[in-house]
Amino acid sequence: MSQWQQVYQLQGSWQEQVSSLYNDSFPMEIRQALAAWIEEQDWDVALTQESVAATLLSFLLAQVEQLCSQEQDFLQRHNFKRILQQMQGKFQASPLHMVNMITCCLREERRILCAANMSPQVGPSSYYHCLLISSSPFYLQQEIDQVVKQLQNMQEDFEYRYKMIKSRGGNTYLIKWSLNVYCSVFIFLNRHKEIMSRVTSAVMEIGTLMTSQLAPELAAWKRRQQLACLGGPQLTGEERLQCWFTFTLQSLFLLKRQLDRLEQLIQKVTYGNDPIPHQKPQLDEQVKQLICSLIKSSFVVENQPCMHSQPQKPLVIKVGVHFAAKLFGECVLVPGSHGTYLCSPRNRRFVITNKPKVMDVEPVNGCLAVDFRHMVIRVRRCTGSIPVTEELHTLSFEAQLCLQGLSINLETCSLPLVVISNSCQLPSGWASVMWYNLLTDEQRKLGFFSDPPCASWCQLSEALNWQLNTNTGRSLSVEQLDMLHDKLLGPHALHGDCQVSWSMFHKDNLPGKSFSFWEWLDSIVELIKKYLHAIWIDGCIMGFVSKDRELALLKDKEPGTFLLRFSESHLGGITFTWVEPGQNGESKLNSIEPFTKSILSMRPFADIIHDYKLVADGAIPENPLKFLYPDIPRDEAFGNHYIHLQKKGKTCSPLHRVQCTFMGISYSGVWPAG
Amino acid sequence: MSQWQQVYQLQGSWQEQVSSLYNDSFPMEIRQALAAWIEEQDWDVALTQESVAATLLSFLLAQVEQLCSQEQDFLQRHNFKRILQQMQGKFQASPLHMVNMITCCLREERRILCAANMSPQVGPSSYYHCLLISSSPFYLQQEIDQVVKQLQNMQEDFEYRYKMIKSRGGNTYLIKWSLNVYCSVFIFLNRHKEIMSRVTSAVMEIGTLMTSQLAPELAAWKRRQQLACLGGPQLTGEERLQCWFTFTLQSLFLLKRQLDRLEQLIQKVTYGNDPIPHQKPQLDEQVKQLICSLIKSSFVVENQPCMHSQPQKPLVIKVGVHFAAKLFGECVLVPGSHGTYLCSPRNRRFVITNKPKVMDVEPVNGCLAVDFRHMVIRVRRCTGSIPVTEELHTLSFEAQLCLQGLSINLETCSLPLVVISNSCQLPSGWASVMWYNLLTDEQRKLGFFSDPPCASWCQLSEALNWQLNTNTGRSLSVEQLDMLHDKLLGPHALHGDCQVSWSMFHKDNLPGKSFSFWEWLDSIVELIKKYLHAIWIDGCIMGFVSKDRELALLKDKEPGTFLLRFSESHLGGITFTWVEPGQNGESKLNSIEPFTKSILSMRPFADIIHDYKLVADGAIPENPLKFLYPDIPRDEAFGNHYIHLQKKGKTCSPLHRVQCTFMGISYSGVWPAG
DNA sequence: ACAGTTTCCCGTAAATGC
DNA sequence: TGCATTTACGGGAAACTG
Repeated sequence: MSQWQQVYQLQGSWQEQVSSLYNDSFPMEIRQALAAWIEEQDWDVALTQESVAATLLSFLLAQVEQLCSQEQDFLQRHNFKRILQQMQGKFQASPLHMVNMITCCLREERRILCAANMSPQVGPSSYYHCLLISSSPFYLQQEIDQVVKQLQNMQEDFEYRYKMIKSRGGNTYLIKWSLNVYCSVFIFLNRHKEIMSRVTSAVMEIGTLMTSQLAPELAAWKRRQQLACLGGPQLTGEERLQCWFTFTLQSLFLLKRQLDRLEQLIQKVTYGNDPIPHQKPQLDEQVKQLICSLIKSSFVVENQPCMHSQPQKPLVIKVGVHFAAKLFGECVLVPGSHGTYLCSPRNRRFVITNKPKVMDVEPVNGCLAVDFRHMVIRVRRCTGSIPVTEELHTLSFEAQLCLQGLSINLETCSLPLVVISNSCQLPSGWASVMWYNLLTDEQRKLGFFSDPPCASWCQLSEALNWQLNTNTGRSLSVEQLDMLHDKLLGPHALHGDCQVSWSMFHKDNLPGKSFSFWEWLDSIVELIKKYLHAIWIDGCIMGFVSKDRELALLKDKEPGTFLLRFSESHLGGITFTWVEPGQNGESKLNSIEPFTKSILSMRPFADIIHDYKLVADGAIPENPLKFLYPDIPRDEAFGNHYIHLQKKGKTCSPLHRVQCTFMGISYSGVWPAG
Repeated sequence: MSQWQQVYQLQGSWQEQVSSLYNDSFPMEIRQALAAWIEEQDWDVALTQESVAATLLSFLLAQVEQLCSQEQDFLQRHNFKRILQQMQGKFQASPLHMVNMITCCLREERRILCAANMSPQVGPSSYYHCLLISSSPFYLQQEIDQVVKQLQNMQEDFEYRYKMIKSRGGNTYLIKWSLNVYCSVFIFLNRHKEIMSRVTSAVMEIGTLMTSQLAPELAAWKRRQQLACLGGPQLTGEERLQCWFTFTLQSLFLLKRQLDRLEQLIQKVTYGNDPIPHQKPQLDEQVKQLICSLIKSSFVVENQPCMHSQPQKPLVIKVGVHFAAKLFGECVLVPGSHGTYLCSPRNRRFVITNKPKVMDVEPVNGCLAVDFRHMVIRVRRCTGSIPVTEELHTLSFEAQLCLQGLSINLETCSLPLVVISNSCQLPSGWASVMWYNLLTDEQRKLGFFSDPPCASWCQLSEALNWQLNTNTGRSLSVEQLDMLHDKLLGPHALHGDCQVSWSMFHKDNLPGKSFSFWEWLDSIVELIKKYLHAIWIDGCIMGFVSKDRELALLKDKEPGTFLLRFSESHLGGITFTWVEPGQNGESKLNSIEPFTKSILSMRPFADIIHDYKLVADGAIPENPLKFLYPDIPRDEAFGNHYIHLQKKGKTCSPLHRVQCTFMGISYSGVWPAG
């Protein structure tokens, strides 16, 4: 099933997410009509080679043209024609722009598909299961059982014959019989060699499996965890990991027990070059090592440290504020081996107010786990030369486990975290955490910010969209992402896959501003979250539009058409721009001083829009906002969000109580004297 | 000099304070013209006997009438006539009302005079000084010096004669001579009796002085401290107290030394009934007791525990917030006796994070003192059955002093304090502290609120005025206090000196409201402090006016006349009421929904008044607020307080940036549809 | 003097206890 | 269950500190 077919079958909010990807610039009609062709092309190559991009563009346009000519339905044909003209106008000069847009759309589709299809996975991965079963200890078990049984039979046999010889005295029959016995003993003892080689290879195979299958799977899970921390795809695969770990551990313990039985075996019968006593100590040691390393690596930080009040921003911890973290052992330990194990969080540079905690068995999956709630960092001053929000720390957790006579020291670390002292540092801290986890899969590189790598715009824009998605519940359209692209990289940057440096992202201020790109974006995310949620979700806020584009969009629109745009000059501000009829028939654009939280916290923005009045000298005030771009009547767009105030003042005795509303008012003429 | 003459000579802000006392109800002209008569009457008696009040009123009116007839100047005569009419109209029915008003004015004048005249007192009080000097140890010293010298002479004399006798052998001359010596010895020894009686009486006298003079002086100072805590007259008299204590201590130490010299005396010569060895131990003990008790009582809490952030509200301590207290020894200790003395704050029910602190000598006055800054209470839970804000605690301070061989355990206590856990409890806590310190001079009556006494309205209104004064910088006029009186006691209460119970003040809610009287008043004080300070100081806010009175005041005023009134229905609200021209020439009163801090924090109230607009359907909005009562043009009253916004929008490229003001708007007709 | 950083603490909201 | 009280912590401002 092609990607588009899958996308097409999505339901509800997934469908909405997809539809928000497509608009005039890259209409869904094209995606639909040319689905197969689009999915076949190698857009990534085109991103880096403009000539390829140009070729693809001309192919695309040619196909659209063909669609035009073949289309029977008049309306459809008309649409295709318009689309063709628009695309020619827009992309002819910059094919890369188109490539970039298509790439983004495809990627977003995949992301949405992925999120939508994420059904809870149950049961062990049959693949790994098969690997383990086929290779080693499960078959070995039968084999060893057989050997032991044979040995028991022979021993009984031998004892019987020995008695017989003793009672009857020697004869040729007896000699032949004895020879027979020796013979089968020889054959049997020969099997020692065979079994040892089987055990040896089983140990080796499990070792290999751990290195080649388990370790990468764990690493991949950890990487997915990093991205999930950033609001990326929800973390999956714990169950699989847990099964693999558990099976592996069970296999290793099986081997260990089989080695012990072989030990019993050679207590009874052995011979000069018997490989069992010779090779067994080494195998014992190997198995022990494998068990230790397996259990050690199975202990992971399941929930990274995170303040209760900032579930979307893990790994930024404010001094004196409660945070939680959860440790988890990814394998079910052998029953009966549970003692009381204490786990303690540690960090050399901070005092953490939390006592060691007992690890408990999770009833659901039988794994050991510790849930540290209510940890608090109390600062111990130690100023480094780097900014606090780039100073990375790890919280390590230590425990000691005793298992089947093995004493294992567990130690595991959280991902690097940032410690802040005031909530105003939270955006900076979170910027660091994002940058780190987006750009490295190392789990503990505390010097990361001594030379932070660049992000590609593709990576970064994806991460920014995650931020928008998790925090506001709606992701950005291609146009909106484009605006961010231009803001970060300048309007003239190639629309290929540019590199964004840490400085550009958060360390340097935007040109002419006193805040960085991320500070600006974060302030908007917070504004949406707190004051604009409903109308943002509804798509009433275009928001991320450059002034130039705004001008282009509104230029030829009816007077009274308006759109909402986030302020680029103030942190956390939103403004509206409307078309105002000007002199001699020419209309002009007005925009208003941005509204910030101090005003939005008093009245819902929809009401402010509804009540806004423009006053011309001596005229009756009028609301200039009539149609939300492109042409939705204001009250149709915002009607659902008005909070209607009590309409009547109450009259009490001779005193009439009058309602008072605070409305945004502008004077179109000179500011009035009184 | 009569009180009015003194008042008349006050300068600057003192004068303003006085002038705020007088207005139409009790015009200053009357106070001036009848100053002597007013000050001669016993208004306190009149307060309790309505008949006396009525007599005084008729006297007063008669005198005003006389003034009228005698006055030559036309304008003055006119004024007196108007005043007479007004007073007749107002007081004829309730003479007590007038008495109450005059009492208040006189009291307030005295308070202001007192505050204004408070020049720093220097040097010891000569009165106490004289008492001490005349009575005892200073004269005694000379006397004892004399005795010792006499003794030395005699001893020399005796030794000389003894030698002579030895060398020459006995004769009559010698016998006569010896007799002579015995004689003078007898005379001298007789002086032992005399000196001991002098010393005894000196000790007694100092003891009496301490009881009759020092102790009451200290108690009075402590009482003044209590009232100063409430914002009452600034605390004075430390210097005097300090001198008295120091002189007394020095006298006691002098006595002690003199007793020691007498000890030396009797080492050399004594006789059978010598009173010195007989009475001295007892005197020693008495002096020691007096010294101890003096030093103990000299240690006082100079600055009562107070949070740094609430300097106007001592004795309310929030858990986890820093507070300070200062201890002070009111006497200069004998030089050379200073060791290192540690002082520790203690409370059984709370943990106070503060280590013992060394007491230092204040360089200014030479007294021992400890300044505890940065104490913090960390709660130790112990819920009592009474409300937390009525639970009184004391902070005690302990130290051990070693002085001239005496070891003295010092312990002193703060006034009762209230411990709160959230700043929303501060008004309640402060209400308790006010009530306590206003109504008892006991320093440590932790069960006070098990049966809290009533306050007289006189006391209470004075304390309320202190609150207004210290917190807002302006005290209340008689009318404003009257409104509070009516609010607290009901409009029909006698205007004599009513009793106000704790319940009425803060424990019970106001009728039909969800808050108590004090909560309401405190919310207004805070509102003034934060948002209305300037216009309050300027007297633009009438504020405390009942709706009835408001109606009466505005009834016959021009349309557009308005006044500002604090909301009685909301906590911390202010509203305006204006005269609106109604149908058929009859004007009606409109008032607006109260403004609270959420709006006042956005724009200064003066600007809100300036911008307020009333919109009638299809008409140009107009500001109905034209004259501040009685007839001050709006911009004249508030002009100084407008914050003029930037007047011009800046034009950038084709986008015109428009300023937006949030104005209070009311619709006089039906609420508009869109 | 100054900026980055921390401390302080009000005031709201939620949790807790009785 | 409901009220009294405490806890939590964001956010503004002041204090600190190299």
